[in-house]
Amino acid sequence: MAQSPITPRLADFAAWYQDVVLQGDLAEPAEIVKGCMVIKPNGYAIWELLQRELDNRFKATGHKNMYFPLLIPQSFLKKEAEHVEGFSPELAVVTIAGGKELEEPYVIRPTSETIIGHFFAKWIQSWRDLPMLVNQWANVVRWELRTRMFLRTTEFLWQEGHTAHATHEEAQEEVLRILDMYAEVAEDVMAMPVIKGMKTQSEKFAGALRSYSIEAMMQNGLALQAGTSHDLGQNFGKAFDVKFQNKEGQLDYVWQTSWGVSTRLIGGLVMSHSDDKGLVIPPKLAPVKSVLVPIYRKDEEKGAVLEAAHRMAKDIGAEVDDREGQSPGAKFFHWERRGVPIVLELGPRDLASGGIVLKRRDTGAKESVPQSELKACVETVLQTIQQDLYAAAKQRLKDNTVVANSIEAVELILGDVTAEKGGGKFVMAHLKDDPACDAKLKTFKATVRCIPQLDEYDGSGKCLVTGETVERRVVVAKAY
RNA sequence: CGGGGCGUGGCUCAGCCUGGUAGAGCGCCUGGUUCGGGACCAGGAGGUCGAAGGUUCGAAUCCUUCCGCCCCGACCA
Repeated sequence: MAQSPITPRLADFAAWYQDVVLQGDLAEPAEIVKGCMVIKPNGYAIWELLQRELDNRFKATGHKNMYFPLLIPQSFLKKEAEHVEGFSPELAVVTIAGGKELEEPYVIRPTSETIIGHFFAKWIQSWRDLPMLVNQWANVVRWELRTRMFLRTTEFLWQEGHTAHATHEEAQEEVLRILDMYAEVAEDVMAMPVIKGMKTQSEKFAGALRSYSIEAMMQNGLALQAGTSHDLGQNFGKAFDVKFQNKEGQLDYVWQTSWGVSTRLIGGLVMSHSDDKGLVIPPKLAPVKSVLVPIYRKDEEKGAVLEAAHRMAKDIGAEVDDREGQSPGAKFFHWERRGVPIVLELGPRDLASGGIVLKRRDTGAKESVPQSELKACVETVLQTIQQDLYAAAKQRLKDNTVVANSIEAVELILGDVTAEKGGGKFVMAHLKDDPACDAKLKTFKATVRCIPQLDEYDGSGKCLVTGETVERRVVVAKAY
């Protein structure tokens, strides 16, 4: 009996995560390039499915895809004071090109607000040019000190939406529309429940007026910021001189938004559903939804089994694992680690009985179903898996959300939590949106994840740090 | 940047202390027997031991310098 190549979650959650990503064949560290990874077919296929889900929604709401240069003149970053301060430490800069020192270095984009601001200024003159709704699928580079596959890599893939509007109200609507869209994809497609809310002033995007995010809870109780949507106000409009003439004939700066989700979502997906046996992928994002493993002993059986296997697999769109020289057992483990939602087993026994064995990846439950009902069965089970994964994640979020009424209580709950040991919670506490509060939490490495849009608790109360009355409880947690 | 670990066939590692013909398991190739939860037998291919310099008759092993990667913290989607 071979030993599992996957560290159990309870032993070391961070090691488990790495093992699952590697064994699930999602990605591997590039090694030759610091902090970067190679996304492998099984991982990239998930990204493509996510892209499709998101892209369809962007287009349905009037956004158009564009592509902007990877390299940005260094001076652009400096035009917005907060922005340059926020991003400077993590910039990769190109100083030599074509064998010559550049007069002005280029930065490799960490995000594209600045270069897009430049072009918006060129393209926008009138209120008739607004709203301008742009999205870009791209790679970005942020020289992070600490990287983890998918969750934080030096280079990562994402989409960044950039829009310009005539009024602040319109921009705010856009910001929240996108936030809702992100939450819908997270919950309905990824089966990953999220909390929608606003970031505190200390946690907001560098250069934004306000930032909103969706926050998910991983199995170790740590929070993962799964998507952000920023109300940029007129900050970038002013920095890049993006002016338009309104209906009254007056000049005004545009109101901008930006928003993004990244390949980090795949990390969230892994840490939401997978188990000690490996990857578990919700059916809507599974590159392979079902695999049929044929079983036979003798050559006489082989022909009949393979014929039936291919016929049935074709009918339901399953892949047949007819690799020679691998025992069925080895194949079961193979697909289990890769998170395929349904594995079907078909052997002489089934041919005789007219049944076929269907195994669910999430629960491990095995049942024999009549071959004639296979198609309907697979459909139903896939839907059930999708729902059950969401329900389980939702329940876990609920079970691990607690209320605290003093800063000591918050520290007691979160103080010892680490990504490795787990035990994290979402702590609902009354805290003012004040840098002093963020700083206080930082002493034990916790952060305000967001100020929830929806108050599911007891309304207003006194801030645990300043004593001032605040409207509602905020989500405090340790985060990735 | 601080702490820790590691660079030896594709992968995981042993060998280094005490210098003397480069090893194991897994994987891979060939043939055969197997096949309802990680099969077995036989044969085979595959390595300038991270790099440079030094000590030595002789270096994977000792010395010096450098490079890289991973993990843990501070920074962050």
